[in-house]
Amino acid sequence: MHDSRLLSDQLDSLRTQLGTRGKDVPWDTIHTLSEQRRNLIRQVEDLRHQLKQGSDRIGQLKRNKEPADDQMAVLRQVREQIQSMELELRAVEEPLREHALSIPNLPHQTVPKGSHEGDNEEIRRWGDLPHFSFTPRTHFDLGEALGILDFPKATKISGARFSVGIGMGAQLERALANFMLDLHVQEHGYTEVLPPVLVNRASMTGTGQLPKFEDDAFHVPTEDFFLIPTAEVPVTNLYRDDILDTNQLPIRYVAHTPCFRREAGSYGKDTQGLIRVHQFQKVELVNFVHPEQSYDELERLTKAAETILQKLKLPYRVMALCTGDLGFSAAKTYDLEVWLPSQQHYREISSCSNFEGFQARRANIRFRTKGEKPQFLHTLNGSGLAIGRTVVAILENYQQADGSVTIPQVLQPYLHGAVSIGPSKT
RNA sequence: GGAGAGGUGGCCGAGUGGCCGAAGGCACCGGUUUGCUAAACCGGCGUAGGGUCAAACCUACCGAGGGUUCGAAUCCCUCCCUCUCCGCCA
Repeated sequence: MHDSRLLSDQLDSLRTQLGTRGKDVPWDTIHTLSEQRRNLIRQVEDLRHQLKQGSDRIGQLKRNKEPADDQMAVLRQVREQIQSMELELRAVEEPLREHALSIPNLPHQTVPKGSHEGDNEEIRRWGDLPHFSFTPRTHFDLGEALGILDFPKATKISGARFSVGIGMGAQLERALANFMLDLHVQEHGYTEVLPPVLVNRASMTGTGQLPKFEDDAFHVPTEDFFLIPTAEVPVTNLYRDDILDTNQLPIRYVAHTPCFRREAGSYGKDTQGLIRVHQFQKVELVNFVHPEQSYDELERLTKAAETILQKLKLPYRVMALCTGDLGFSAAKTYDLEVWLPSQQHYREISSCSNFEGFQARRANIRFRTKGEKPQFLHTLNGSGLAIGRTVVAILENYQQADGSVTIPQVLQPYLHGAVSIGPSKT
C-alpha cells in the first residue's frame, strides 16, 4: 500500500512511475474517489463540530434548569445530516481502500526495466556445473528408485502435488532445516522464531496476500484462518500495529515452517516431483530495518541465503528481477537460481526482496526515534532456502553413475555421518 | 464444549450520561535545586485524519462493529480477545 498523501496529492506521478506495472489500476476512479473523500470529510467534521458545541450548550442549559427543547430539535436535524453524510463517506472510502490496496509497489531505480522473466539481469554466478559420464536423471526418478520419495502414496493420501519422504528422504529434509537454521542463527545473527502456520485475515492482508491473491491460499472457513504460503506472513505480522524503538532495529528473524500453496493457475507446470507442490518446507529470513539501511540489508540477506548454497556446493546464479517480473509488494528482488542437471537449467530456490515501506504501511509497523514522530520502517524477506527444492538440487547434482547420491559434506554431521544414499532395502 | 470474570493512554489504574481525550501513579523527556548519586520541585509527554508555507485550529479514537440520545468510556445489541474453574486432549 502506498502513502495516503501520495495517493491524493501525487497520483499522476505514481501512475507515470509505475508504467505498465500499473496497467490494471483504475487511476481515474481513484482520483475521483479521493477528491470526494476529502470533501466529505471536511463537511462531516464541520457538522460534528456544530453538534458538539450545541450539545455542550444544552448541557449548560440543563444544569441551569433552563429549557433547551428548541436546541435539541435543531441538533436532531444535524445528527441526521451527519448520519446520511457518513453513509456517503463510507461508500467512497471502501472502494478507495480496495483500489489503493491493489496498486503494486514502485520498483527501485536500480531494478532492470523489462516485461517478463527473460529481461531479468544476471548479477553473478557461483560454482562449477557438474559433469556426468551418463545422462543425469531427474530428482523424482532418483528419489523413487532410492525409495526415499513416494509420489503415488502422496496422491493416495492427499492428491496431486503432494509428496511423501521416506527414510533418507525425510531425514534429508530434517538435516537441511537444522543446517540452515544453525547457520543463520550462529553466523548471520538471526533469531529463530516458531510461528503459527494458521493465520487470520488481517495478517494475510498485512503482508499483501489479500485481498488480491485470495485464490492462491488455502482457507479454513470455519475459523476464517489461512494456511500460510510462507513464514513471511506470521513473522512480519509479529509487529503489526506496533511502534518499535529505533535501537531495536535491525531485527532479523529466521523461521522454519511448512508452506501451503494452492498453485491455482499453474496447471501443467512442473507436475512431477518436488518442484511445485501444495505443501513444502522452507526456512525464511525476515528483517525489520531502518529505511536508510534497507538496501544494504538486501545485499546482506541475499548473501546469507547464498552461503547455504555455497556450503552445499550447489552451483547457482543470482538474478535481479526486472520491473515486469517483480512481485506485487516488492521494490527490488534477487532470485537465487540453482542448477538442475536434468533440466540443464537454473531454477529458483530463493527469492530475496526489499519491500521498503510497502508492507509496513499495510501492516502498520512503525519505529520511533526519541523525540520524533513514528515512521514506517522497511521490511525484507528471503528464502534461506526452500527445503524441498534444495533436496531436488542435491539429488540431481550429487547423483552417481550407480544411482546412489552422495551427501554434501556439511550435511553429514546432521545425518549421523552418512556419506551417501543408496537403494533402501524396504 | 459448559460456567463465571474482565478488556481505559508505553505500563498500572480511576471514572456508570454533559464540566472527560479522559484523575492519580509509574516510566520517559526538558528544566530548577543539590558536592556526586539519589531525592525534591516545575514543565512536557498518545495515535490518526482534516487544515496550514508552517502554526493556530478542527474531527475521531476508552477491545471491534452497530444502536439509543441534543450529548456515550459510561446505557442496549452483536462479535473478538484475555483470565479463572469444569470437561476433553498432544
